[in-house]
Amino acid sequence: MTISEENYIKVIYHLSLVSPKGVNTNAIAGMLDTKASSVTDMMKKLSDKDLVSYQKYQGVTLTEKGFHSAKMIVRKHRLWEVFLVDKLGFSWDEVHEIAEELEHIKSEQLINKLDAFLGFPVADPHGDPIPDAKGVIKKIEKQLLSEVEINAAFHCVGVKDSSTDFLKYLDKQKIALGSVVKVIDKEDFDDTLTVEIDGKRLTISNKIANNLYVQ
Amino acid sequence: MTISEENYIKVIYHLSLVSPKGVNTNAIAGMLDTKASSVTDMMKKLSDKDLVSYQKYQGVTLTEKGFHSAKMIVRKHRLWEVFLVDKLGFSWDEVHEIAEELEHIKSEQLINKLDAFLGFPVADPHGDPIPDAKGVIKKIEKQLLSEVEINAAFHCVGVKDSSTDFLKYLDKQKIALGSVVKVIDKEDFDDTLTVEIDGKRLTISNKIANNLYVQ
DNA sequence: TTTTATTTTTAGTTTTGTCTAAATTTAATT
DNA sequence: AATTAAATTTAGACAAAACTAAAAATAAAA
Ligand SMILES: [Mn+2]
Ligand SMILES: [Mn+2]
Ligand SMILES: [Mn+2]
Ligand SMILES: [Mn+2]
Repeated sequence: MTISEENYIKVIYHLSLVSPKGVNTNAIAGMLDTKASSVTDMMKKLSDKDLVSYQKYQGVTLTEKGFHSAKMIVRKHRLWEVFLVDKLGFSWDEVHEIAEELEHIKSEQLINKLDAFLGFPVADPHGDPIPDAKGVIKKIEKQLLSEVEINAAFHCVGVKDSSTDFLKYLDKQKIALGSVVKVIDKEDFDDTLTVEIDGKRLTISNKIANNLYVQ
Repeated sequence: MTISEENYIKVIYHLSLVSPKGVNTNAIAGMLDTKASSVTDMMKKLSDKDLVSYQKYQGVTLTEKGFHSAKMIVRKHRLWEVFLVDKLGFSWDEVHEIAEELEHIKSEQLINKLDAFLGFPVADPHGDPIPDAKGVIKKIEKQLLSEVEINAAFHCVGVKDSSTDFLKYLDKQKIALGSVVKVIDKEDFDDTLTVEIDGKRLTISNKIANNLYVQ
């Protein structure tokens, strides 16, 4: 697979978690910042390689083969992110772009040795699960902070939005994976939350609570 | 720079250490396993970008800019090789191919953090020097074992040929960087050497001695 | 159920990096 | 110095991956 083909397969994988019946051409184009016509061309190529099943106008789904390839790319992406944060000292908002390149390095032996070197982590720095060498993903139990009952204690286990802006906001508020959160109060009008994070009171918007996973 | 351009620049760098007056089109084609006509095309492109100076039929040399780029690619290649051997436990004959891909990862911050993580190594697993962040190469004093006086003690510091075959041969003979070598006798007829390596007697051909650096 | 809007595909180009075959230049031999 | 050989460059073609503009199919609205 070329780097371009891998990027398409990975995007289809992510989109198909939300639309399992078939991923739209425009959705793929949007994610890859390319044009719909380019996507159509690539779908034909991936279909010829038996990585996706594709019928004109009907959207696209991954084949078994494509699904497995996708998980291997995601595995590489997330393991490299762990490496960058845990070993090289990058912060969690800096690693995505670099992992976007590293995920395309070919050697399977490399990624398995990296996995061992990192101690077989189950999640990346953003709390997303890391497929094992066979492609098995250990599901992480989690809820959005916005959907959690009041006055129970949770801890942060992941982010839904991993944009730099959101991650920097969390850094500023000293919210990290592992932080203990308790919802003290919820404003009826706009769902603004009053929370206690690691013992400190904080007011956060619904948009924030909607992008933070807790357990 | 594209990956292809980087591969050309690196090859020109290596060849120009041997032919500083100008690197031949065919030599480049041979190293990259491509055709002379492709090389000519690329030389025009690199010349337009001011990475090489090129005049038809006269061979090619790196500009200051090209020279610096080349050293940064070599730096990345060799640092990744150190990582693969020291941290992931690859053997020295397995790393070249993987480093060939890793050397093209873009981030400068990544490579400087990797350098620090590895403890600022001065040489790669094959004894080749690693340019620092500014491109400065600390020259490693070394001689070929074939050119060394009899009965003096040296230690191995590098290999000239780093092909799998040669490295595997050295592994088999338990010769590694750091091993102590003394030439006991040299056969006049074919320059075969009798050596003592880490205390053990061994007979080695001139071809071997010609590819092993000692200090 | 027409009509309109949106989505998707097709057709035709472009750029990058490669190739083959032919032409040209330089180097080596008679 | 003329001829032959080798190295290099040009010309023209191709595949991959993108694009624009136009056509076709599907979905939404009237
Ligand atoms: Mn990528
Ligand atoms: Mn991540
Ligand atoms: Mn390379
Ligand atoms: Mn090396």
